[in-house]
Amino acid sequence: MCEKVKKKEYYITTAIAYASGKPHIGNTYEIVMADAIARYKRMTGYDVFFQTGTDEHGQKIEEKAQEAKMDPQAYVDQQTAVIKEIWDLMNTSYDKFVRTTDDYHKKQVQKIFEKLYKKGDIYKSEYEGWYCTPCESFWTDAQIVDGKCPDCEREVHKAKEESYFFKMSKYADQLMEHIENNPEFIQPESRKNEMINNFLKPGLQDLCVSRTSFKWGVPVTFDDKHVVYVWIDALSNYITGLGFDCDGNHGELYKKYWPADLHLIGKDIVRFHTIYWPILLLALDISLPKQVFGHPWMLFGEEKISKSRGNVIYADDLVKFFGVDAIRYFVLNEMPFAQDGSITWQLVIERINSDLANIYGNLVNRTVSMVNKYFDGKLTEEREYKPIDEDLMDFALETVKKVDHKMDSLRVADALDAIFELLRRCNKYIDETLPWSLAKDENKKDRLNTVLYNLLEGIRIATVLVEPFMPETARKIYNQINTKQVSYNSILSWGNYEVNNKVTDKPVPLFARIDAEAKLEEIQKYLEAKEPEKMKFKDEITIDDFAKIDIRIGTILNCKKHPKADKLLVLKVKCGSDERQIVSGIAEKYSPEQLIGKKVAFIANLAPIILRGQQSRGMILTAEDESGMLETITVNEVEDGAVVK
RNA sequence: CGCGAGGUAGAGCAGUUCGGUAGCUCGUCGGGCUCAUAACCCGGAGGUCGGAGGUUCAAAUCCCCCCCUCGCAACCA
Repeated sequence: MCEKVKKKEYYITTAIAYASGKPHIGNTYEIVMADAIARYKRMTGYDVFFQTGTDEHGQKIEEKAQEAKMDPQAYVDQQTAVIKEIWDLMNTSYDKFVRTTDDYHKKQVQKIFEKLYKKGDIYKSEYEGWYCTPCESFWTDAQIVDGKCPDCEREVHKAKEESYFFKMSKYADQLMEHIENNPEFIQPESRKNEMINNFLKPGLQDLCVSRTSFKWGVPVTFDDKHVVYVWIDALSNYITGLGFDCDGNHGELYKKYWPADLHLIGKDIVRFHTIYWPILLLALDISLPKQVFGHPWMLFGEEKISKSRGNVIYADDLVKFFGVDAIRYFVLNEMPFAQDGSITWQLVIERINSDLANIYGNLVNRTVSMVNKYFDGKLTEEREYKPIDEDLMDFALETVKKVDHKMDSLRVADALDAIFELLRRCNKYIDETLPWSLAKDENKKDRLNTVLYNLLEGIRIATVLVEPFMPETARKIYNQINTKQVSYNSILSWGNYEVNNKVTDKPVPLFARIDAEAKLEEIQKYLEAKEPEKMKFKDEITIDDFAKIDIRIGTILNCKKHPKADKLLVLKVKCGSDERQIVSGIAEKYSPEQLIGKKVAFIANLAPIILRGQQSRGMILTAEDESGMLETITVNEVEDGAVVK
């Protein structure tokens, strides 16, 4: 690093977490990665601002709060506390935690909305479609039959459900140009191609930016039926959190840190951050963030982590068993740049044992032990260098450069790998120099002193590099080897470890080796002991409510795949003298042949609908359990037409 | 023909930009060492680089076709 007059700013954000449940390890990975980058940038001399937060509005939260019989604000207060607790548990060093329910944020969102409305970029329109008054339903051009409602066959008229829309297309060319001129803007590159081919090239639809169907959101100031829908609300946290002011009286932080250097987000929301968000900024005449990185996902083994699959792993459980730094190390190391990573309890143990315990912890332990054993914990100034030492020194200094290069391109896992190569090199150096045999010869005392110094220095350099990834571990090692030389500058050259410092006389192993079998058993017991979630049922209904549903038995006469949708099957169902077509989303579980001739339960009086061009009159009843196993409800003896009650 | 990613040793991955002895980690087998946490270091075995064809003196790498897996989009009345 060259000498700097003024520190360069670096603004990094994570996506804000949706405050509707406890984040699992996959969600937690993002903030840990952001934290590692933020800490690294701080160490290398940047003036860093690191922001995270929660998205607290929307229908789902409104519903969940209702389910819990809580006021939505009280509900999100509680959820946000849970999220914050995990972020803090992971030792993440964010500077600001924004909540979309913050007064300042809400006020700015309203102003932004107003400004765009006045500018003409947001306009009120109605959901284009046909409305059937008796059915209270909207139909598209393709759905209506001969200008009539496909449901009741009565007249329909032009739709009137109002909504505010954002003119996306107006800025599409400008955005496209920006993407092309800034190849680093969307990372990794595969995501960029996806955006261009799937969304920009086919042409952007105007985006619906308000809702009337729920209340828990930022109200539109000039039209109180509407609340601002997620995009404008959530995305603008990146500027409101810094004190952006729509009228131009920006806070100091905003003036200093915007535009963001990096939005770190999951690959599932790349579209919102690389299309909607930049366009929103263009419309507001604000400069665009420099880079958006859509990171891959953490999978459980080979599957997506999800509650319904029952394979959720939470950060706090992992930390309970392995400690914060081990988990930080695991997620950062195991997640490749552009491909999904994988986590299992077994894998975590393997990584900890082979990398943290064997290579790193043991290296520190054996080195400190030797310094104690041969020099009473304190090295001297006498030196005797050999050519073999050069190699270690070069390697260490090269590693510093390599890590910097990798971090610059956000290759966090590769950076960690490089550090561990240095640690391996140190272990090898011990075998090359054989300190214990030097110790047997009084004449080789100086040589031995030099060898151990080199080892401590190698460890010190590696540990300074490790600090952004495992802050606690680094601190412990600084204590063990008793050094104050922990700045980044101190590792740009060899030999800054303080000679006369006494290392600890009781080196405690940094990472204990784990007995995999015993540990897995312990974990298994713990997970089983965790209370299973209480069964939740929907609100009580009366027998009259139930009587409205006409459930019948029907014989499947014929069944084929839906020509234009791979998850759907099109069935011909006979129910007494009635014969009808029903579309069902069970193509992933049943092949058409399996169903023909079966007698299944279905809802006979459900309003008809067109699904991808095929009419469906009714719904086949199925049962699905948590693992995703799905079966139709089938009878054998009863004739079709039979009533189910 | 929707878009995209991937298929390399038992497992997980790098190498493909710009063709030239196929590499890393874990596991496994053998050896070395005794400072250390049964840790560390060295070596061996194990791969027709998804398949067929083409270009070339030479293909994991370039071109064409095909197969398989995953993600996104559409879709679950």
